[in-house]
Amino acid sequence: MQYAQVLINLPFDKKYTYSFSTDMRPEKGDRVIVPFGKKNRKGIIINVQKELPDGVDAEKIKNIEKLYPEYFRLTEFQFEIARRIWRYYLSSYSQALFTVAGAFKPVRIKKKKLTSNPYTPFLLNKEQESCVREFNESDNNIFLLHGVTGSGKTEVYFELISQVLKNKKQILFLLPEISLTPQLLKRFCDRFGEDICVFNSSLSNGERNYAFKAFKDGKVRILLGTRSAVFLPAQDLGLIIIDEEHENTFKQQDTPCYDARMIANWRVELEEVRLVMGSATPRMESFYKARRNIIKLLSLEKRADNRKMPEVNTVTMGETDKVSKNISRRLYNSINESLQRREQVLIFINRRGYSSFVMCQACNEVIRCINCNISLNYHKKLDRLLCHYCGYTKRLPEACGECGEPELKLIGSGTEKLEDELSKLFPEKNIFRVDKDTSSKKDFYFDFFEKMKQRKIDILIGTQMIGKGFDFPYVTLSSVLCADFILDFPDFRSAERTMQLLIQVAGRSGRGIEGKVIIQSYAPDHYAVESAVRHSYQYFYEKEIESRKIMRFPPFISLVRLILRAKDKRNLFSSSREIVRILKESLPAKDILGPAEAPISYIKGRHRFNILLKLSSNRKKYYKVIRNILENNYKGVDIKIDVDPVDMF
DNA sequence: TCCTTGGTGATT
DNA sequence: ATCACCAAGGAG
Ligand SMILES: [Zn+2]
Ligand SMILES: [Zn+2]
Repeated sequence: MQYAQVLINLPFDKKYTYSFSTDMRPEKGDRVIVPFGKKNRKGIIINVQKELPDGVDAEKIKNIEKLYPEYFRLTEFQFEIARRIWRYYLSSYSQALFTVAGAFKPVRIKKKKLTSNPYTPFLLNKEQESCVREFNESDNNIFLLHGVTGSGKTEVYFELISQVLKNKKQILFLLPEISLTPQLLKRFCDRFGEDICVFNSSLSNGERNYAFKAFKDGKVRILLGTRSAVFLPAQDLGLIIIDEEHENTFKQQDTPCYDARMIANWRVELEEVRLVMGSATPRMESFYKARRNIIKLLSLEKRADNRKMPEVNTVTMGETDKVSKNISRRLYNSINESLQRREQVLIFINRRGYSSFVMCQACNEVIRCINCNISLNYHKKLDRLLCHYCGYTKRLPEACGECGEPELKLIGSGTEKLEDELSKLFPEKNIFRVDKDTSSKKDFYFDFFEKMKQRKIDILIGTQMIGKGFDFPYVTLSSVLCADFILDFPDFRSAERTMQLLIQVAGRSGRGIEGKVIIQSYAPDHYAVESAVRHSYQYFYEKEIESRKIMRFPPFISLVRLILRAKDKRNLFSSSREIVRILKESLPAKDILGPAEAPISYIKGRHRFNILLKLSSNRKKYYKVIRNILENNYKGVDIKIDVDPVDMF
């Protein structure tokens, strides 16, 4: 008789023992479906043995229900990555292992068809060439490619990729969002033919399985994927590229809160791989490492093809003349100029929906979500109020719930409101909106790119997603309507995030034809705004790094955030105090921040508290205390651990 | 008395 | 995580 010890995807690490039918040959690393409690669950075999393990009742043992095909068997490499996640990100080992293994269903593989129109590659310019040369000559295996927007980072990537292909090795290319895939995939196919595969959550189960197997077997040499693709095993990996490395989407928000950029670093240690991270606005952490030669800096300081950087102007809101609620006279005139030349305009606004809150005219009461401590947003298209944190929705009430006043004001503008404003100002122009509400439709991005390319869109408005690395040559004006909104966030990275947004949005303008940028701001003198005006990332970096040093924030220390959640606020408060008391017993008080109410103190019916730990040295000491706390049981309180958090919400 | 709610324990 | 079980407490 043989027994398989199986881990189930649970927040604790207990091995369960199963038997199996004689025609099955399961081995360590095999993925299985097993009966567990009332229903079947996914499992991973961590051991197969002849003896029944101690303390297991032979009567209770059930048979493995289903064995995944052999190509899904986890490799030693995958086990090692899981071990590192478990240790570094403080999750359970089984959560780490399941994260590395990925979500697959044992269905028939299905190949996705691709088409390509091959062309002769362009010659690199001097700067691009010297990046490639420095890459080849460096002893370092990790690189930061810092290139201004429009400097042709992709051309450098392509040259590095073609070198790796000549050596018959594989390439893993990560990008922050699915929405960037279609545009880039086309460029990849045209350059490298059909030796390429996509891996992200838009694939069907069969297509995912094909991509997994093909890359693992070395049948496909280039893989283009999002965050979770960083775990894909390869036959012979030569290069990992992380494009737009500053994007927070590389960090997973639920347990284990891993960072794909960290996993890629680990792969450099484990495999014979080099890593290139590219951005016009790198994370402070990355640039700091580059400055200290821990990683090698490659720079592109000019736009490709002698194209000029767009001229950036600021408009001081509150002092300036406006043509409508969100549009200054200056911006209006510039939009007109671009449109008269039949060019395109791109406008960024931070919120979706119509208005961000509804306030009573008489008593100033704001309508809030019943599950969250946050105002409800009004969506005109739905004609309903909507919570952006939990999805709660209700009709706009006839009158104020507090005082009965029938007049309610809509305050704070979103994409829908801006769409309204612009269609009144430019009634005969085509205005197109991109946000979470419009982009959920299938093939949305495909249609959107086609329309942009064929200039069927005159004014493009959108949230975060329009600032992310798109290349639209006819955009000659880009604008941020309110540059300051992030600056008010209670987060030490708010200035960095503002700088990144402004430089990225500015970077969408003037990529084909000379263009300009207008930033509307209440604080145009802030160094984050100033850095965008000067097109100088370094200007920002020098100022920000000083403040990080003085304030003891990354990159000078590491952070671990404990997020405590509970239904009962009193209980949460006393548990938080108790946890901080335990922390203070073995850690210096200056390294413990909190407990503090989270910026959004109540989400989905749970109150939230944050405790922030600053780890300067001796990581082990801190981890030991945290592990101890996780082993205690604070009833009714859920503790989530976020190592190297990218936000504080 | 019936029914909802919260805490506890087990899952192989 | 998920589910069953049991005890407690409130409405009828
Ligand atoms: Zn009122
Ligand atoms: Zn809500």
